[in-house]
Amino acid sequence: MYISGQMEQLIHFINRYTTLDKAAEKALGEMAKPENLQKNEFLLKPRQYCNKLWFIKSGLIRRYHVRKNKELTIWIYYENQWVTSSQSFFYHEPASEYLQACENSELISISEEASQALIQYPAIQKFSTRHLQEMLACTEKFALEFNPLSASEKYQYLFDHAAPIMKRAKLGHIASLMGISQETLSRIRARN
Amino acid sequence: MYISGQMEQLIHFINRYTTLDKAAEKALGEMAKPENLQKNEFLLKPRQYCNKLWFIKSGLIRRYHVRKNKELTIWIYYENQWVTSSQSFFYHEPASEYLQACENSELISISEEASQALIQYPAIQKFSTRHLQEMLACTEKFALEFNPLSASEKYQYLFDHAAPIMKRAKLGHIASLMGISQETLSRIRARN
DNA sequence: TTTCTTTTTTGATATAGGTCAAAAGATTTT
DNA sequence: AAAATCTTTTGACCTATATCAAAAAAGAAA
Repeated sequence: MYISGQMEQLIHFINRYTTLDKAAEKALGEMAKPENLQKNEFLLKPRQYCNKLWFIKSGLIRRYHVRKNKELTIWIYYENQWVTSSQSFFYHEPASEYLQACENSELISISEEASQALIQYPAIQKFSTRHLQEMLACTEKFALEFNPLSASEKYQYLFDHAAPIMKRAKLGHIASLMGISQETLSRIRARN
Repeated sequence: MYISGQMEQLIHFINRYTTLDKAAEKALGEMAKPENLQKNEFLLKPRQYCNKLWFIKSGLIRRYHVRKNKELTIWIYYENQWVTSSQSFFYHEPASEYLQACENSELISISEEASQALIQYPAIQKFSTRHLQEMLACTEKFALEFNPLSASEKYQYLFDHAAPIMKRAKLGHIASLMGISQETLSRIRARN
Protein backbone atom coordinates (compact mmCIF):
# COMPACT_ATOMS: atom_id res chain seq x y z
CA MET A 1 0.00 0.00 0.00
CA TYR A 2 2.78 2.41 0.91
CA ILE A 3 4.92 1.33 -2.04
CA SER A 4 2.07 1.59 -4.45
CA GLY A 5 1.51 5.18 -3.27
CA GLN A 6 5.12 5.99 -4.11
CA MET A 7 4.84 4.28 -7.48
CA GLU A 8 1.38 5.36 -8.49
CA GLN A 9 2.54 8.09 -10.85
CA LEU A 10 5.10 5.84 -12.54
CA ILE A 11 2.62 2.99 -12.95
CA HIS A 12 0.13 5.39 -14.42
CA PHE A 13 2.77 6.51 -16.91
CA ILE A 14 3.55 2.96 -17.98
CA ASN A 15 -0.11 2.05 -18.25
CA ARG A 16 -0.50 4.62 -20.99
CA TYR A 17 1.65 2.30 -23.13
CA THR A 18 0.56 -1.15 -22.02
CA THR A 19 -1.32 -2.63 -19.09
CA LEU A 20 0.89 -3.88 -16.27
CA ASP A 21 -0.16 -7.13 -14.64
CA LYS A 22 -0.04 -7.39 -10.85
CA ALA A 23 3.22 -9.38 -10.81
CA ALA A 24 5.01 -6.78 -12.93
CA GLU A 25 3.60 -3.99 -10.80
CA LYS A 26 4.80 -5.68 -7.64
CA ALA A 27 8.29 -6.26 -9.03
CA LEU A 28 8.46 -2.63 -10.09
CA GLY A 29 7.45 -1.52 -6.59
CA GLU A 30 10.22 -3.62 -5.11
CA MET A 31 13.00 -2.69 -7.50
CA ALA A 32 12.39 0.99 -8.09
CA LYS A 33 13.73 3.34 -5.40
CA PRO A 34 12.55 6.83 -4.46
CA GLU A 35 15.36 9.38 -4.62
CA ASN A 36 15.10 13.04 -3.66
CA LEU A 37 17.37 15.80 -4.84
CA GLN A 38 17.93 19.36 -3.65
CA LYS A 39 18.16 22.21 -6.12
CA ASN A 40 21.66 22.34 -7.70
CA GLU A 41 22.60 18.80 -6.64
CA PHE A 42 24.13 16.59 -9.31
CA LEU A 43 22.74 13.24 -10.35
CA LEU A 44 25.68 12.59 -12.66
CA LYS A 45 28.99 14.15 -13.68
CA PRO A 46 31.34 13.42 -16.58
CA ARG A 47 33.60 10.37 -16.13
CA GLN A 48 31.09 8.69 -13.84
CA TYR A 49 29.27 5.58 -14.98
CA CYS A 50 25.55 6.19 -15.25
CA ASN A 51 23.99 2.94 -14.12
CA LYS A 52 20.50 4.21 -13.45
CA LEU A 53 17.42 5.50 -15.19
CA TRP A 54 15.28 8.05 -13.38
CA PHE A 55 11.61 8.82 -13.66
CA ILE A 56 10.76 12.36 -12.57
CA LYS A 57 7.77 12.63 -10.23
CA SER A 58 8.34 16.33 -9.73
CA GLY A 59 11.09 18.84 -10.34
CA LEU A 60 13.40 19.86 -13.15
CA ILE A 61 16.62 18.11 -14.22
CA ARG A 62 19.03 19.73 -16.65
CA ARG A 63 21.23 17.57 -18.85
CA TYR A 64 24.24 19.40 -20.28
CA HIS A 65 27.76 19.17 -21.66
CA VAL A 66 30.69 21.51 -21.35
CA ARG A 67 32.52 22.33 -24.61
CA LYS A 68 35.11 25.07 -24.95
CA ASN A 69 34.19 26.33 -21.49
CA LYS A 70 30.56 26.76 -22.46
CA GLU A 71 27.63 24.84 -21.09
CA LEU A 72 25.49 23.30 -23.82
CA THR A 73 22.12 22.21 -22.52
CA ILE A 74 20.89 19.02 -24.18
CA TRP A 75 17.46 19.03 -22.57
CA ILE A 76 15.70 20.05 -19.39
CA TYR A 77 13.51 17.21 -18.16
CA TYR A 78 10.42 17.67 -16.02
CA GLU A 79 7.62 15.70 -14.33
CA ASN A 80 6.61 12.46 -16.07
CA GLN A 81 9.75 12.27 -18.17
CA TRP A 82 12.62 9.80 -17.95
CA VAL A 83 16.20 10.94 -17.71
CA THR A 84 19.54 9.17 -18.02
CA SER A 85 22.75 9.42 -20.02
CA SER A 86 21.78 7.11 -22.90
CA GLN A 87 25.34 6.69 -24.07
CA SER A 88 26.65 5.79 -20.61
CA PHE A 89 23.69 3.70 -19.49
CA PHE A 90 23.37 1.64 -22.67
CA TYR A 91 27.07 1.19 -23.37
CA HIS A 92 28.57 1.07 -19.89
CA GLU A 93 30.93 3.86 -20.79
CA PRO A 94 31.85 6.84 -18.61
CA ALA A 95 29.39 9.68 -19.14
CA SER A 96 30.42 12.91 -20.80
CA GLU A 97 27.58 14.98 -19.45
CA TYR A 98 26.11 16.48 -16.30
CA LEU A 99 22.69 15.84 -14.83
CA GLN A 100 21.78 18.52 -12.34
CA ALA A 101 18.60 19.46 -10.49
CA CYS A 102 17.28 22.95 -11.25
CA GLU A 103 14.63 22.56 -8.55
CA ASN A 104 14.16 20.26 -5.58
CA SER A 105 13.09 17.08 -7.30
CA GLU A 106 11.42 13.78 -6.46
CA LEU A 107 12.67 10.93 -8.61
CA ILE A 108 12.25 7.19 -8.87
CA SER A 109 15.43 5.41 -9.82
CA ILE A 110 15.82 2.08 -11.57
CA SER A 111 19.26 0.53 -11.49
CA GLU A 112 20.67 -1.38 -14.40
CA GLU A 113 20.26 -4.69 -12.61
CA ALA A 114 16.68 -3.78 -11.78
CA SER A 115 16.00 -2.93 -15.39
CA GLN A 116 17.47 -6.26 -16.53
CA ALA A 117 15.24 -8.09 -14.07
CA LEU A 118 12.12 -6.09 -14.82
CA ILE A 119 12.44 -6.60 -18.55
CA GLN A 120 11.78 -10.31 -18.00
CA TYR A 121 8.15 -9.35 -17.45
CA PRO A 122 6.59 -9.27 -20.91
CA ALA A 123 4.48 -6.21 -20.15
CA ILE A 124 7.57 -4.29 -19.11
CA GLN A 125 9.53 -5.53 -22.10
CA LYS A 126 6.74 -4.25 -24.29
CA PHE A 127 6.66 -0.90 -22.53
CA SER A 128 10.40 -0.58 -22.80
CA THR A 129 10.49 -1.21 -26.54
CA ARG A 130 7.60 1.12 -27.21
CA HIS A 131 9.13 3.80 -25.10
CA LEU A 132 12.49 3.47 -26.83
CA GLN A 133 10.78 3.74 -30.21
CA GLU A 134 8.92 6.81 -29.06
CA MET A 135 12.12 8.41 -27.77
CA LEU A 136 13.83 7.83 -31.09
CA ALA A 137 10.93 9.19 -33.15
CA CYS A 138 10.60 12.22 -30.86
CA THR A 139 14.30 12.99 -30.82
CA GLU A 140 14.40 12.89 -34.62
CA LYS A 141 11.25 14.95 -34.95
CA PHE A 142 12.48 17.56 -32.54
CA ALA A 143 15.88 17.92 -34.22
CA LEU A 144 14.22 18.21 -37.58
CA GLU A 145 11.56 20.72 -36.67
CA PHE A 146 13.48 22.84 -34.21
CA ASN A 147 16.85 23.44 -35.81
CA PRO A 148 15.78 25.26 -38.96
CA LEU A 149 13.75 27.81 -36.97
CA SER A 150 14.75 31.41 -36.28
CA ALA A 151 15.46 32.38 -32.67
CA SER A 152 11.99 33.72 -32.03
CA GLU A 153 10.31 30.79 -33.75
CA LYS A 154 12.32 28.47 -31.49
CA TYR A 155 11.03 30.41 -28.53
CA GLN A 156 7.45 29.92 -29.62
CA TYR A 157 8.06 26.26 -30.49
CA LEU A 158 9.32 25.46 -27.01
CA PHE A 159 6.42 27.26 -25.42
CA ASP A 160 4.05 25.12 -27.46
CA HIS A 161 5.90 21.84 -26.86
CA ALA A 162 7.62 22.15 -23.49
CA ALA A 163 5.99 24.92 -21.50
CA PRO A 164 7.28 23.78 -18.07
CA ILE A 165 10.85 24.46 -19.20
CA MET A 166 10.05 27.95 -20.44
CA LYS A 167 8.15 28.83 -17.29
CA ARG A 168 10.52 27.40 -14.71
CA ALA A 169 14.08 27.18 -16.04
CA LYS A 170 16.35 30.16 -15.98
CA LEU A 171 17.12 32.35 -18.93
CA GLY A 172 20.71 31.23 -19.46
CA HIS A 173 19.71 27.57 -19.42
CA ILE A 174 16.89 28.08 -21.87
CA ALA A 175 19.14 30.10 -24.18
CA SER A 176 21.75 27.35 -24.24
CA LEU A 177 19.04 24.76 -24.94
CA MET A 178 17.89 26.91 -27.85
CA GLY A 179 21.43 27.35 -29.10
CA ILE A 180 21.32 31.15 -28.90
CA SER A 181 22.94 33.71 -26.62
CA GLN A 182 21.40 34.85 -23.42
CA GLU A 183 21.18 38.41 -24.68
CA THR A 184 19.21 37.39 -27.76
CA LEU A 185 16.73 35.46 -25.64
CA SER A 186 16.30 38.40 -23.32
CA ARG A 187 15.55 40.65 -26.33
CA ILE A 188 13.00 38.18 -27.68
CA ARG A 189 11.23 38.20 -24.34
CA ALA A 190 11.25 41.98 -24.23
CA ARG A 191 9.53 42.13 -27.64
CA ASN A 192 6.70 39.73 -26.73
CA MET B 1 22.60 -21.14 -50.58
CA TYR B 2 21.18 -18.54 -52.94
CA ILE B 3 19.30 -16.80 -50.15
CA SER B 4 22.24 -16.78 -47.82
CA GLY B 5 24.30 -15.09 -50.54
CA GLN B 6 21.70 -12.35 -50.75
CA MET B 7 21.60 -12.02 -46.99
CA GLU B 8 25.26 -12.38 -46.17
CA GLN B 9 25.89 -8.67 -45.71
CA LEU B 10 22.84 -8.22 -43.51
CA ILE B 11 23.68 -11.25 -41.36
CA HIS B 12 27.18 -9.96 -40.97
CA PHE B 13 25.79 -6.63 -39.80
CA ILE B 14 23.56 -8.27 -37.19
CA ASN B 15 26.34 -10.53 -35.99
CA ARG B 16 28.28 -7.48 -34.89
CA TYR B 17 25.62 -7.04 -32.20
CA THR B 18 24.78 -10.60 -31.25
CA THR B 19 25.25 -14.05 -32.73
CA LEU B 20 22.36 -15.32 -34.81
CA ASP B 21 21.48 -18.99 -34.39
CA LYS B 22 20.72 -21.03 -37.52
CA ALA B 23 16.95 -20.91 -36.99
CA ALA B 24 16.93 -17.13 -36.77
CA GLU B 25 19.18 -16.87 -39.80
CA LYS B 26 16.89 -19.11 -41.80
CA ALA B 27 13.78 -17.13 -40.82
CA LEU B 28 15.53 -13.92 -41.78
CA GLY B 29 16.44 -15.36 -45.17
CA GLU B 30 12.81 -16.30 -45.76
CA MET B 31 11.18 -13.10 -44.59
CA ALA B 32 13.56 -10.44 -45.87
CA LYS B 33 13.15 -9.48 -49.53
CA PRO B 34 15.71 -8.02 -51.93
CA GLU B 35 14.54 -4.74 -53.47
CA ASN B 36 16.36 -2.75 -56.12
CA LEU B 37 15.91 0.92 -56.83
CA GLN B 38 16.96 3.14 -59.72
CA LYS B 39 18.46 6.56 -59.11
CA ASN B 40 15.75 9.12 -58.32
CA GLU B 41 13.07 6.51 -57.56
CA PHE B 42 11.04 6.99 -54.39
CA LEU B 43 10.79 4.47 -51.61
CA LEU B 44 8.26 6.57 -49.71
CA LYS B 45 6.31 9.79 -50.10
CA PRO B 46 4.31 11.87 -47.60
CA ARG B 47 0.83 10.53 -46.73
CA GLN B 48 1.88 6.96 -47.49
CA TYR B 49 2.12 4.43 -44.68
CA CYS B 50 5.66 3.21 -44.25
CA ASN B 51 5.30 -0.44 -43.34
CA LYS B 52 8.84 -1.55 -44.05
CA LEU B 53 12.38 -1.21 -42.81
CA TRP B 54 15.19 -1.31 -45.34
CA PHE B 55 18.79 -2.38 -44.96
CA ILE B 56 21.06 -0.81 -47.56
CA LYS B 57 23.45 -3.22 -49.27
CA SER B 58 24.69 -0.54 -51.65
CA GLY B 59 23.58 2.87 -52.79
CA LEU B 60 22.46 6.12 -51.23
CA ILE B 61 18.98 6.97 -49.90
CA ARG B 62 18.00 10.49 -48.99
CA ARG B 63 15.38 11.14 -46.33
CA TYR B 64 13.85 14.62 -46.45
CA HIS B 65 10.90 16.83 -45.65
CA VAL B 66 9.45 19.77 -47.50
CA ARG B 67 8.73 22.88 -45.40
CA LYS B 68 7.84 26.26 -46.86
CA ASN B 69 8.75 24.99 -50.32
CA LYS B 70 12.23 24.02 -49.20
CA GLU B 71 13.66 20.56 -48.99
CA LEU B 72 15.15 19.79 -45.59
CA THR B 73 17.36 16.74 -45.66
CA ILE B 74 17.13 14.70 -42.46
CA TRP B 75 19.88 12.24 -43.36
CA ILE B 76 21.43 10.52 -46.33
CA TYR B 77 21.79 6.80 -45.64
CA TYR B 78 24.39 4.57 -47.27
CA GLU B 79 25.63 0.97 -47.31
CA ASN B 80 25.19 -0.96 -44.07
CA GLN B 81 22.68 1.47 -42.62
CA TRP B 82 18.97 0.97 -41.95
CA VAL B 83 16.39 3.37 -43.22
CA THR B 84 12.69 3.88 -42.54
CA SER B 85 10.32 6.60 -41.42
CA SER B 86 10.45 5.93 -37.67
CA GLN B 87 7.33 7.94 -36.96
CA SER B 88 5.28 6.17 -39.63
CA PHE B 89 6.70 2.68 -39.12
CA PHE B 90 6.43 2.64 -35.32
CA TYR B 91 3.10 4.46 -35.03
CA HIS B 92 1.27 3.33 -38.14
CA GLU B 93 0.68 6.92 -39.12
CA PRO B 94 1.02 8.40 -42.61
CA ALA B 95 4.57 9.53 -43.24
CA SER B 96 5.45 13.18 -43.60
CA GLU B 97 8.73 12.62 -45.39
CA TYR B 98 10.25 11.41 -48.64
CA LEU B 99 12.72 8.55 -49.09
CA GLN B 100 14.45 8.77 -52.45
CA ALA B 101 17.39 6.99 -54.05
CA CYS B 102 20.33 9.25 -54.96
CA GLU B 103 22.06 6.34 -56.70
CA ASN B 104 20.93 2.97 -57.99
CA SER B 105 20.56 1.04 -54.77
CA GLU B 106 20.30 -2.55 -53.57
CA LEU B 107 18.17 -2.91 -50.48
CA ILE B 108 16.76 -5.66 -48.31
CA SER B 109 13.29 -4.93 -47.04
CA ILE B 110 11.59 -6.25 -43.93
CA SER B 111 7.87 -5.75 -43.70
CA GLU B 112 6.14 -4.97 -40.46
CA GLU B 113 4.65 -8.47 -40.25
CA ALA B 114 8.08 -9.94 -40.90
CA SER B 115 9.59 -7.83 -38.17
CA GLN B 116 6.88 -8.94 -35.72
CA ALA B 117 7.58 -12.56 -36.58
CA LEU B 118 11.36 -12.24 -36.52
CA ILE B 119 11.37 -10.58 -33.14
CA GLN B 120 10.08 -13.84 -31.63
CA TYR B 121 13.61 -15.18 -32.07
CA PRO B 122 15.47 -14.11 -28.92
CA ALA B 123 18.67 -13.32 -30.84
CA ILE B 124 16.77 -10.98 -33.14
CA GLN B 125 14.90 -9.42 -30.25
CA LYS B 126 18.26 -8.75 -28.62
CA PHE B 127 19.67 -7.26 -31.80
CA SER B 128 16.62 -5.09 -32.28
CA THR B 129 16.76 -3.63 -28.78
CA ARG B 130 20.48 -2.99 -28.98
CA HIS B 131 20.15 -1.39 -32.35
CA LEU B 132 17.32 0.84 -31.18
CA GLN B 133 19.41 1.92 -28.19
CA GLU B 134 22.33 2.66 -30.46
CA MET B 135 20.15 4.69 -32.83
CA LEU B 136 18.85 6.76 -29.93
CA ALA B 137 22.30 7.39 -28.45
CA CYS B 138 23.73 8.25 -31.88
CA THR B 139 20.89 10.57 -32.82
CA GLU B 140 21.29 12.46 -29.55
CA LYS B 141 25.05 12.59 -29.87
CA PHE B 142 24.89 13.84 -33.42
CA ALA B 143 22.37 16.57 -32.66
CA LEU B 144 24.41 17.68 -29.70
CA GLU B 145 27.79 17.74 -31.37
CA PHE B 146 26.80 18.94 -34.80
CA ASN B 147 24.40 21.79 -34.21
CA PRO B 148 26.64 24.17 -32.29
CA LEU B 149 29.34 24.03 -35.00
CA SER B 150 30.09 26.74 -37.55
CA ALA B 151 29.44 25.93 -41.21
CA SER B 152 33.01 24.91 -41.93
CA GLU B 153 33.29 22.88 -38.74
CA LYS B 154 30.13 21.04 -39.78
CA TYR B 155 31.75 20.30 -43.11
CA GLN B 156 34.77 18.79 -41.43
CA TYR B 157 32.60 16.89 -38.95
CA LEU B 158 30.62 15.17 -41.69
CA PHE B 159 33.78 14.26 -43.52
CA ASP B 160 35.08 12.64 -40.37
CA HIS B 161 31.84 10.87 -39.49
CA ALA B 162 30.02 10.21 -42.76
CA ALA B 163 32.49 10.42 -45.62
CA PRO B 164 30.34 8.49 -48.15
CA ILE B 165 27.74 11.25 -48.04
CA MET B 166 30.28 13.99 -48.63
CA LYS B 167 31.89 12.14 -51.49
CA ARG B 168 28.80 10.94 -53.30
CA ALA B 169 25.80 13.17 -52.56
CA LYS B 170 25.27 16.36 -54.42
CA LEU B 171 26.06 19.78 -53.10
CA GLY B 172 22.50 20.97 -52.61
CA HIS B 173 21.58 17.85 -50.66
CA ILE B 174 24.62 18.10 -48.43
CA ALA B 175 23.96 21.79 -47.80
CA SER B 176 20.40 21.11 -46.74
CA LEU B 177 21.59 18.30 -44.46
CA MET B 178 24.04 20.74 -42.90
CA GLY B 179 21.38 23.40 -42.53
CA ILE B 180 23.26 25.96 -44.60
CA SER B 181 22.79 27.44 -48.06
CA GLN B 182 24.21 25.88 -51.15
CA GLU B 183 26.33 28.95 -51.85
CA THR B 184 27.98 28.84 -48.45
CA LEU B 185 28.88 25.19 -48.91
CA SER B 186 30.35 25.91 -52.31
CA ARG B 187 32.49 28.67 -50.81
CA ILE B 188 33.71 26.38 -48.03
CA ARG B 189 34.78 23.83 -50.62
CA ALA B 190 36.56 26.49 -52.65
CA ARG B 191 38.61 27.48 -49.60
CA ASN B 192 39.72 23.94 -48.75
C1' DT C 1 29.22 16.99 -81.63
C1' DT C 2 25.69 20.52 -80.48
C1' DT C 3 21.95 21.76 -77.63
C1' DC C 4 19.43 21.66 -73.47
C1' DT C 5 19.13 21.08 -68.58
C1' DT C 6 20.88 20.71 -64.16
C1' DT C 7 24.35 21.78 -60.83
C1' DT C 8 27.97 24.55 -59.02
C1' DT C 9 30.52 28.79 -58.55
C1' DT C 10 31.21 33.69 -57.93
C1' DG C 11 29.92 38.48 -56.73
C1' DA C 12 27.33 42.09 -54.31
C1' DT C 13 24.49 43.21 -50.60
C1' DA C 14 21.64 42.62 -46.36
C1' DT C 15 20.62 40.92 -41.73
C1' DA C 16 20.04 37.86 -37.69
C1' DG C 17 22.23 37.02 -34.07
C1' DG C 18 26.99 37.02 -31.72
C1' DT C 19 30.22 39.44 -28.51
C1' DC C 20 31.70 42.73 -25.13
C1' DA C 21 30.67 45.91 -21.55
C1' DA C 22 28.00 47.94 -18.19
C1' DA C 23 23.68 48.87 -15.70
C1' DA C 24 19.64 47.22 -13.42
C1' DG C 25 17.16 43.86 -10.91
C1' DA C 26 16.75 39.56 -8.00
C1' DT C 27 18.12 36.49 -4.67
C1' DT C 28 20.98 34.84 -1.03
C1' DT C 29 24.04 35.49 2.77
C1' DT C 30 25.73 37.89 6.67
C1' DA D 1 18.72 45.75 6.38
C1' DA D 2 23.13 45.80 4.20
C1' DA D 3 26.32 43.49 1.52
C1' DA D 4 27.48 40.21 -1.71
C1' DT D 5 26.38 37.36 -5.46
C1' DC D 6 23.89 35.88 -9.26
C1' DT D 7 20.69 36.79 -13.18
C1' DT D 8 18.64 39.60 -16.60
C1' DT D 9 18.46 43.64 -19.46
C1' DT D 10 20.14 47.20 -22.53
C1' DG D 11 23.36 49.40 -25.83
C1' DA D 12 26.98 49.55 -29.43
C1' DC D 13 29.26 47.22 -32.70
C1' DC D 14 30.71 43.23 -35.66
C1' DT D 15 30.71 38.98 -38.35
C1' DA D 16 28.99 34.68 -40.34
C1' DT D 17 25.92 33.33 -43.31
C1' DA D 18 21.58 34.28 -46.02
C1' DT D 19 19.65 35.99 -50.30
C1' DC D 20 19.48 37.43 -55.00
C1' DA D 21 21.37 37.39 -59.49
C1' DA D 22 24.12 35.89 -63.00
C1' DA D 23 28.04 33.28 -65.00
C1' DA D 24 30.45 29.01 -65.51
C1' DA D 25 30.78 24.14 -65.53
C1' DA D 26 29.10 19.57 -65.90
C1' DG D 27 25.98 16.07 -67.44
C1' DA D 28 22.16 14.35 -70.30
C1' DA D 29 19.68 14.31 -74.54
C1' DA D 30 19.29 15.04 -79.33
